Amino acid sequence: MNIEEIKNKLSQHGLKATIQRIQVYSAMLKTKSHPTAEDIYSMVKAEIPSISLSTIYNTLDSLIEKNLVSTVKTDSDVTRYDAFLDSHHHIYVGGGDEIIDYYSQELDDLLNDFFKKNSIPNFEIKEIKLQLKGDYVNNQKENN
Amino acid sequence: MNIEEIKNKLSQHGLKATIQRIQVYSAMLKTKSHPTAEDIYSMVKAEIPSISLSTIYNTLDSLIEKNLVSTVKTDSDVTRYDAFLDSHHHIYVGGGDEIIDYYSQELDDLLNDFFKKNSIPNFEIKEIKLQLKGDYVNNQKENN
DNA sequence: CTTATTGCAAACGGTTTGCAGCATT
DNA sequence: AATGCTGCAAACCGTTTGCAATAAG
Repeated sequence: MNIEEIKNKLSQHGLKATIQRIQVYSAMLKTKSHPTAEDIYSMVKAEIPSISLSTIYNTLDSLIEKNLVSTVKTDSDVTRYDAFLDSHHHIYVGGGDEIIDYYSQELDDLLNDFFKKNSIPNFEIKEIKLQLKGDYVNNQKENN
Repeated sequence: MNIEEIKNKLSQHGLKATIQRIQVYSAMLKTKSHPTAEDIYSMVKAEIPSISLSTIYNTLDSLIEKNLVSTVKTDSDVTRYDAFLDSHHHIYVGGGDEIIDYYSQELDDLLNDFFKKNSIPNFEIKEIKLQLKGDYVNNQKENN
């Protein structure tokens, strides 16, 4: 998504297209992983050196309110953010903070099916999300 | 679980059976919901008025380390604790902090089956947990 | 008697807030 | 020109820590 498209997206959602918001959202879209506010801060600082951390938080809050971004809670106490809002699940690697997205239409179908057959009384399900916890095996990705 | 059993359980896990730990663990077992540290604090304070919040935190940390308790992350910034460690899923009600346990052997089988057939390369799954988000319908539970 | 645990008060760290100045529409 | 946004610094609040006094094994 280029700058012009980001501008439009922000306007469409009733947000003024300030440089700060454009850069924050742009940074969110650039990172495949799940950045913290600080991560975004350092990324955006390269473009707007004078930006402050609280603007990052304010901006992320606005984006969340407009459903352009969501939060992911980790086991540590930092909030991580996610700009990819299509249905996906999360793989939590090790005890740490690494989170990987997991997409599977087959799994989604399976789950939707299950809860269609086993609906919960007086409860309307809005989102079904899986958390997988585990570890790499075979020395894969162990030397970061 | 009575006091004597709790004492034994603590000892078995290499923890000195102090009154504080006994009361904290007892309080954890009493609450079906997912209490915060503050919740446990007020519960235990009824038994041990002099107990301090930091002891609650320290004690919960010990219990977590010995796998007698686990944490549940919510969308707000408070940590909630859970002393029921058998495989269950969580239903997040509304935007708030209410969390309900969901047990289903059939669902667990379905998921284990799925990931047996669709294993993730170089990754060993240790826990599969579902998060359902949604809301009550039919005026059920709306006046708390 | 030894070692671990408690409780206090102070520190910590991520996040939020109030507000004056400024940029966007 | 009017409104909403930014950036600063200070506040906030859940959680952690250092340490002297105390209790458990």
